[in-house]
Amino acid sequence: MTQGQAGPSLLSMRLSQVAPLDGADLAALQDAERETRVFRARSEMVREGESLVPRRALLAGWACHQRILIDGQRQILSFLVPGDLIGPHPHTQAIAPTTVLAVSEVATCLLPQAKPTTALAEAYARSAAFEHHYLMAQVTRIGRLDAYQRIADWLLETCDRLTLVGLATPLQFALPLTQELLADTLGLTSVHVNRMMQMLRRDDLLKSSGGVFTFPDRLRLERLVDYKPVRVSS
Amino acid sequence: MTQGQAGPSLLSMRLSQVAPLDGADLAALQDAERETRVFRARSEMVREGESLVPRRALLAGWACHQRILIDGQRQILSFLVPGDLIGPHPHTQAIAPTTVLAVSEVATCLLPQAKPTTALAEAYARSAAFEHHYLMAQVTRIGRLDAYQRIADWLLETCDRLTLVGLATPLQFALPLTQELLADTLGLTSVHVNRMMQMLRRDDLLKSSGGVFTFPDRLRLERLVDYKPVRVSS
DNA sequence: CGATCGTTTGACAAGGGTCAAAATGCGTGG
DNA sequence: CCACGCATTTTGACCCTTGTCAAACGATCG
Repeated sequence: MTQGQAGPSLLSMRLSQVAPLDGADLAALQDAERETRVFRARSEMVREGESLVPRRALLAGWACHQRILIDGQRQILSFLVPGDLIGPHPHTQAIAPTTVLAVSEVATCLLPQAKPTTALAEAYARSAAFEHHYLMAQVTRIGRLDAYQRIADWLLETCDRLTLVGLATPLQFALPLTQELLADTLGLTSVHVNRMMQMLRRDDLLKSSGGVFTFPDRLRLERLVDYKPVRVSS
Repeated sequence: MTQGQAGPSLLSMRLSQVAPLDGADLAALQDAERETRVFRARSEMVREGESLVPRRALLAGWACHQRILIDGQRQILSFLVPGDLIGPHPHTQAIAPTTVLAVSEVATCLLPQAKPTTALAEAYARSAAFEHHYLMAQVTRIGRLDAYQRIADWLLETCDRLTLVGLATPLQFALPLTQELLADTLGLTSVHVNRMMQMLRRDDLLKSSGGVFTFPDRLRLERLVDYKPVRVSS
């Protein structure tokens, strides 16, 4: 599960979609992926307030940024899927703004240092911009969409993110998350997430079996929530 | 209203709290503030998708990042107060992720370019980290707090942000926003914001008159929402 | 084959939304 | 200084979405 397949490495693939990398960058990334560190499911990969250096990237499995409130409630801020960088904004002495939790078993590698003004640095900066975008989408989602739309919108975004790294097609993807995780992401209860997903299925906007989800009519789903894919540069 | 007073400039003050700037940086910032551009209240300072370069900073007045949904609903993602930088993540060819709206009359200035690895660049990076933090707090707020707590939490955060630039004390600040703006920020309706603010006053957690708000018992308010001030570096 | 975790169902409660109107405040012009 | 018009705040009645609680059901694993 933590083994990358041969061929262009995951990080190279992901980051060169974001900015045009040169051979040295690609080699450095490919090199970095050789030495992985694995985290067990449910382990805390980074604790809130810890140092964020050295930086790592996610190679396999799912993780999330989460925050726990005093009353025990949890808010998941975002998920990390393979190819994502762990922790935004690498400034000196940066500290983790949240706990990073491994949702499944997870493999990570160290991220090569990027010299300023190189293409790699640019790729990192754009990745941060992507993360920022996803957070803003998250605010809009839970601030202004109802439960039905929240789920639809989130599923579309997640499918697109997975597609970016070749783990999905625009119409189908595997989702190894419980409805409770979804609920804690979308500001709902798991009971209500369950009800709304049933409704999406009843409305023929979603099919699922064995953790694999399919959009029978993606266009209709997109119109339902006015879905727009993320763009961070011209 | 758009005139800065004499003494250390707003940007110098704000950014040197974030990272230790040297004389050249301070001079450059002070210099930049000389040439301001004013926007009328309710004008769009940046439109979604436009280029984000050259970068600007807010010197006076309030602005916000907002998104409008197809059905006309609005979500405000964050507010900009004097001293804030406009637009996060300055990578090359960055485009604006949202519309920036002047809430009141507003004055801006151009932001001096920072050479990589300088203290100024570090200050910009940390400012971006702050913005990221505020967005995450916003997600937690609307995802997991009820209306009463959302307002309390947001007021505390906003007071602290204003205090950072000398526009408030920890116990008192001026808020030139309508309850509708607040509602569009917190994922509520203006009617409900109104009801909850009355309740905060009834509970002696908030006083207001003429747009100036006071916390009669800040500690109790903070405990109510488990409020934690933002930190981005060690 | 129990134990455990996740999904599903149902009855009921409550927080917050909707709609409409009244009250209040405030800038403008007479 | 007053009167008007507009924006904003406030109020009330009613409804709907979502949460709560509890139990049943289903899968997976030692």
